[in-house]
Amino acid sequence: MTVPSITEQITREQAQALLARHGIAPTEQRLEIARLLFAQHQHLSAEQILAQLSRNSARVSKATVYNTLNLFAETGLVREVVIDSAKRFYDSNPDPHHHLFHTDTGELEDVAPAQVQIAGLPGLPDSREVLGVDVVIRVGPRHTD
Amino acid sequence: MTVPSITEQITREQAQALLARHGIAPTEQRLEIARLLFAQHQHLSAEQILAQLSRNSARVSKATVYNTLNLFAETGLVREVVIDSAKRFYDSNPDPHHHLFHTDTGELEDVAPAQVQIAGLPGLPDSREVLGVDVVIRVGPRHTD
DNA sequence: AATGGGAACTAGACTTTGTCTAACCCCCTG
DNA sequence: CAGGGGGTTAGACAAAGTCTAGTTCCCATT
Repeated sequence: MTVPSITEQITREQAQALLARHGIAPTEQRLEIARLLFAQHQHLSAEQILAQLSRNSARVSKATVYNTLNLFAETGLVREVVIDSAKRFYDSNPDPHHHLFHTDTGELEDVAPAQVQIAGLPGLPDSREVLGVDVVIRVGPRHTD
Repeated sequence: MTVPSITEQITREQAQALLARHGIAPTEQRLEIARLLFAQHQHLSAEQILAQLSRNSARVSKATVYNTLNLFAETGLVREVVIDSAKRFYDSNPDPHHHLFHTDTGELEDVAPAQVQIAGLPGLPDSREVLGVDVVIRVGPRHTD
């Protein structure tokens, strides 16, 4: 179920283009983190990224991983997903979509937005805007009440 | 905007009835926590509850607050709301509803479910069921791009 | 070539939220 | 009155994330 460690990589140039599109200066560490995250559409935690990078013997500190993920999230390069109040995940799927969370396994699945529709939003003052709508569908093993 | 400290209380008997309905043994501490939470529809964190209780000079330990909130959430007496991955909130509004989160102030508002509609859910194997659908609408001050 | 400044990185200390553990208390039952 | 179990407690602990002070690197200016 877990992804084999032979993840298809994106090139440095592709990573650089992604950062450039979001106005992010392309440093060594940011490129490494971007290449890892965007190797495929996935949901990774800071911890996982840190572990994977040191496994790849890339030199990156914890602080930089956190700083970089926050930077990526602020600029909209990745999406921060809050599911489990103990950990943040970063989603490299740029398309609008929702999430299906398996409470027993901790797995997180993307759900096409067409399957879930938000019919209307409450009125807001002009001074405020909707930053995002997060839909999380929690599923688990069926209860045999 | 913050609620005055003169919160209307519910009686011990009402609290006791709530616990009984969910099969929870009515101890002193659980009753106090329930009376606080159900004084009105609101979203409180463990920290806030602990602070308010000690302000009321009720004797409750941190461990008991956490244990009790987990117990309440497991039995469905309150709803755990995950918004801010740094803190859990417990929602005493028993009716199905969604949430509006103000990213700047940290305020959390209820949204009537009629305003948001879930059109369809992805197919699931018979062995699994949907435990809940959480919709969080994040709003903040309008960007002047 | 030397100087100065700014952005980014690092290690490690620190903070915060929540969990765990061991002892204790209280009530009920036999 | 002994034993047992559920509940509570204080405080130690764990995990995730933030902060700080110092360093490095690059680049522009002299």
